[in-house]
Amino acid sequence: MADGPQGQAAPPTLHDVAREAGVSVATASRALNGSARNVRAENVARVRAAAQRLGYRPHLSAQAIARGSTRTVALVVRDVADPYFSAIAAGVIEEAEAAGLIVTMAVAGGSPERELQIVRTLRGTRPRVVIVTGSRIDGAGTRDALVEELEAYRTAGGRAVMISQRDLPYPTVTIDNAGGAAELARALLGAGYRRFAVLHAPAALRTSRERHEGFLAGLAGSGVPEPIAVETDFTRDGGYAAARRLAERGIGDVDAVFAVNDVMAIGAMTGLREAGVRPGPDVGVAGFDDIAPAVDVVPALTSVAVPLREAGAAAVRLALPDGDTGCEAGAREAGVRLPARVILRASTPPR
Amino acid sequence: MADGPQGQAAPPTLHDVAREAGVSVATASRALNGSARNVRAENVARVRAAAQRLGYRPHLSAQAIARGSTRTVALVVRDVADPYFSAIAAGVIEEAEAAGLIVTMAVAGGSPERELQIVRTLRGTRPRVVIVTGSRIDGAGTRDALVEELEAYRTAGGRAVMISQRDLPYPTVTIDNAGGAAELARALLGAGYRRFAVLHAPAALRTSRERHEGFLAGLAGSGVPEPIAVETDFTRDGGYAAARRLAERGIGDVDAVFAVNDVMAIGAMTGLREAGVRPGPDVGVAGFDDIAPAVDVVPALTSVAVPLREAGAAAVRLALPDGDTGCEAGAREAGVRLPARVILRASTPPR
DNA sequence: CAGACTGCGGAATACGTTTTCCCATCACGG
DNA sequence: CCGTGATGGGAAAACGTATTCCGCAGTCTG
Repeated sequence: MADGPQGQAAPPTLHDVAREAGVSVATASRALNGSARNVRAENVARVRAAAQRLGYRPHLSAQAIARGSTRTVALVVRDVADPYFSAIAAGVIEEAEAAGLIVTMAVAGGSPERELQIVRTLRGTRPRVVIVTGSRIDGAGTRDALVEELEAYRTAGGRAVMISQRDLPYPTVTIDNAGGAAELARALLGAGYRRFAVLHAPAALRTSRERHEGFLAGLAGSGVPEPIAVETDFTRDGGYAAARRLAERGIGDVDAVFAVNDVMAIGAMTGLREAGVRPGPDVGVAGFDDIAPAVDVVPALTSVAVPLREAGAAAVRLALPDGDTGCEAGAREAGVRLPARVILRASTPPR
Repeated sequence: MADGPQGQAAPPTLHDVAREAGVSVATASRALNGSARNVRAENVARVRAAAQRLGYRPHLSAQAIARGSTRTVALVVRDVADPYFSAIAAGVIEEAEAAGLIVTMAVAGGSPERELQIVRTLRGTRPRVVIVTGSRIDGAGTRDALVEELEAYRTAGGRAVMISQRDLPYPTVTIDNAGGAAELARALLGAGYRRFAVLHAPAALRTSRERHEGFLAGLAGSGVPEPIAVETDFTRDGGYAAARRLAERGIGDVDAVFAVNDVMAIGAMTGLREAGVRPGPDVGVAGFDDIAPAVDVVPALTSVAVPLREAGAAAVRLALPDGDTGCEAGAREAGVRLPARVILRASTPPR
């Protein structure tokens, strides 16, 4: 109270607490985080009271260095603002907090170099687990450097787990992109669609490729003509532009458009509409991910629901020791594969 | 290479690097992070090479405790999966990374108790700045405890900044909710609308209240009848339900519906449609936030654009010392207020 | 050419914890 | 009454880094 507004009072340390309680630091430490050693009940109470009075919070960095391990999980995503990643992040954070872990988050922005650099600096925080998510671009030269970095990290006792990056030698939680897309293809065939266009991103983007190939696989043997493939960006604007191009070229020979993600599909719907083609009645439209706005778009968008939040949670379960959370022993190294579920809506009426 | 797959090799420390380079730890430290002291160029090179060879990363916790300060910013949000918060988070992360800071993120889930508890444990990480965002529920009893916690944090040399929580004694970046809503009201009047309904959340939710009141203020003096107020949840489903209720009650006496955020507005649009009322032609619909899907919904949603990403970035600029990033001196304590801009779209055609 | 000063390397200390090790006290059995 | 073990407290070392302080060599000044 006596010091000015800028009073740079150092936060109380364990020494302060010990002095206030009239015991040694060792006892104070033992009292506060119940070690193997016993402390007399009276002293425990005194220390607790002193800590409370002083507003003491243990210095987590100091604990980390004394204990030799932290309680943080590091999460690398491509873009937090993207609903795909933010849903995953939500799952990670929820599960981590349940296990008493703090999560630090960094965004790689789609650049493999940036991703590598981030994993590098993150290693300095000695996290208990690092989760890297986002389908990495295939063939980028940084792959080996990334593996090397993660390997150094792992030999130091850390756990690395991937989300939807199956090609790295770590436990991975994957979404069944191919299976979901195949199922969607069959569902559309069942609804009477025959002539398809696929809006996809460059094949180097693994997620896009898997969904594209899965869709083709689902069509296989049905005798329908080869779908028209339109390559574009993995974004809303990419879908929009691709749809415009498709419409300009003439869309009379297509029944339904499958975009490899929902934001593309939604962009495509407005692209089609602006070109005078009615999504739904004129051509069916389907997406992938089942993001929240899918139900509110008109017509409501047929999509493939992907348990993103669950994927995030599963990743931290994979990383934690078996005891901490339920997790089948075998899965620890193999990883887990989450199913995707098709949801038919008004954008693909039966025909 | 000789050790098994589980080789728990401790990560190299600065001692290892120093030994490898044939210098003392002091020199190694100075060489790696260029202190005030000079080191002979040859030694710098030797140390750098050794660090590179060993794959050394400084132990950030150790640095933190030696230096007495960290390079992390702690961000508290209500829900990462919510596009509102994830956009803010994106801005925070971007700006923080530009300044070489690592951000740790925690979600409070809308519960003031949880928020308090989170700020508590976060304080243990001794972040350089803590940013808490999300309009806190007014009158929750934890307010004082939160201020006390943040105060303890600040006297320890930390910076606390708020996003859109104007009632706490810290620099705050606010969105001009009231002004934006008032401007929207005037724009709708200009487009010929006269009889309004407002879909809002409980008044304890500050953001909702500000937008609601701002809208009424914008209407003031125009002579239009008092808008019908419908209280509901601050979510998509809340908007949907409120719209259904409104339609059941008979909607003949309303021209336009203003929902205090976009997800509510979008939910309301499908609610209206399902009740046989066409959004746009039959009744105008407007939201607030201008989230991404607003353009792709049909009809495209009139909204008030809010610079969320910028708000996040501004928050970290507010927190950092004046030199680090451009930031007017006066703003440091006062905080900044970001304008909101109305965007008229097809959901409110002139009438 | 003597003395002061500069430049730079290293030993030692500090940071805030946890943990190991030692010691005092006490209860108990012989 | 003495030895023995159990119990719990405290001193000190450890964790990995930054930094202060000291000392040595070399350079400049008068």
